[in-house]
Amino acid sequence: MKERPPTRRGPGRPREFDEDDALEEAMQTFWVKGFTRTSLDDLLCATGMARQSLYRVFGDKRALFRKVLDRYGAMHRGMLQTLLQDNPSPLAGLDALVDLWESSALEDDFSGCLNLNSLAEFAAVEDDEIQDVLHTNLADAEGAIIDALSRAVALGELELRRTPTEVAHSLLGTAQALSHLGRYRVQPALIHNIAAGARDLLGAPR
Amino acid sequence: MKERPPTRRGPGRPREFDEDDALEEAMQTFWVKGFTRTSLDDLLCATGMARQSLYRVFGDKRALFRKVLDRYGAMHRGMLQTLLQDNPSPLAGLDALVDLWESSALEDDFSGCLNLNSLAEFAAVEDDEIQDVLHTNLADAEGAIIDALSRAVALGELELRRTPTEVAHSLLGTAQALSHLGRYRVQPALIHNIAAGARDLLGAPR
DNA sequence: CTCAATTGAGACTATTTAGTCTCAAACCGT
DNA sequence: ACGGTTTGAGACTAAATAGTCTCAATTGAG
Repeated sequence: MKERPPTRRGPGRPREFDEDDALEEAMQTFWVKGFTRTSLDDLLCATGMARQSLYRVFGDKRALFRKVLDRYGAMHRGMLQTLLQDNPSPLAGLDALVDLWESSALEDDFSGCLNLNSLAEFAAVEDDEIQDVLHTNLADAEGAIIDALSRAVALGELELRRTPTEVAHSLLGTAQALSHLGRYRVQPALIHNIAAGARDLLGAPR
Repeated sequence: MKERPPTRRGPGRPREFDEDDALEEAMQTFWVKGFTRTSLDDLLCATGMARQSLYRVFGDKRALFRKVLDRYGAMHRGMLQTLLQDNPSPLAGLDALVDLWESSALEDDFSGCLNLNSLAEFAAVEDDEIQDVLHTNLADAEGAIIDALSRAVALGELELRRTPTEVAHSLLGTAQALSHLGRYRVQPALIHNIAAGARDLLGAPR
């Protein structure tokens, strides 16, 4: 065994990219085009990185995508945390969440939820690790919504005809529908009426 | 201009495939794997056709896919016609439709709705013709559901708190969610609870 | 039987694309 | 200034894949 200078930080040429910025740009690209339709050239162009640097820093395309999914998951969890967990009124948070879903889905450049997009893209692909990440992220969102519904009920903000889990599942279905239909650029009325259905679940006419 | 024997049916070697069977097999393949992930070799294998024959009969891959979408659309319209239009009780038809959505989404080998799958796959692709077909098929389904809801109301089978169009949109959202979530193999409870939400719209507790 | 017409089999081409390799450029501690 | 180290630029490779071309096989008409 040759003795190797253990983890010695050498000097070396300075990077011309920021790792975090690059990851953000990669995420945006995957978000808009999906995994398969994003080529390495797309990623190099978006991140401004050299080919070799991308492979050195992030590994191959799939590994980069995996990191992007983690980043998106963290971002999304943060959003739910702010809206639901940190909100003194969980019901107001849930309302705001539905509003966010609707308004996002109505935006002209809406690209859907990256996690749901990816579930669709990888549904027919054998890749347990990626699918685990995607399903875990989905379960996290489910948990956050169940929790918020439960607290809203406990606080007397909301009366439910079904259990929090059952209602949360309907809300998740709404999110799924809005994410995809918004991405398909369907008529805005369709988006709006689906969101209205979700508001009904939250005791809309009050 | 040379005079060409106009449309003369020559003798020629007989085909070793049935055009309709081949289209059906192509549809099944696209259905399971999606457009992009279905290779020409997949199609040749599934249809049993020779390469040249496929190009002669169906044109290129995209043209074949276009024909498959037409076939699927016709099949789906037929299903809705049988369930909703031809049903003396439009409400019973709508209930059966939701049941069908749920039970399909729970099947082990469920592949989703080809039309919705394709909308997802082509959302970020510039192809107005394909997208037109997909959106038209979606609008057909919307129309059939609105119509059934209206007739159910007119027959006094159903009382709605929103207009038929609004409720139909919520049902379409449910279909979208069940199609995709079923394809992702989520927990059956999620499928079930989303379907239950749809039944609520149809005046479930009766 | 012979010939024109059509199909089937498979070789072939061109393009895209993920991933590797080579080497010069840029840096820092000595 | 020198040498070790890391990065950047781009050539290169290998594989997949859509689409074309060639030619033999198979048929019915005359």
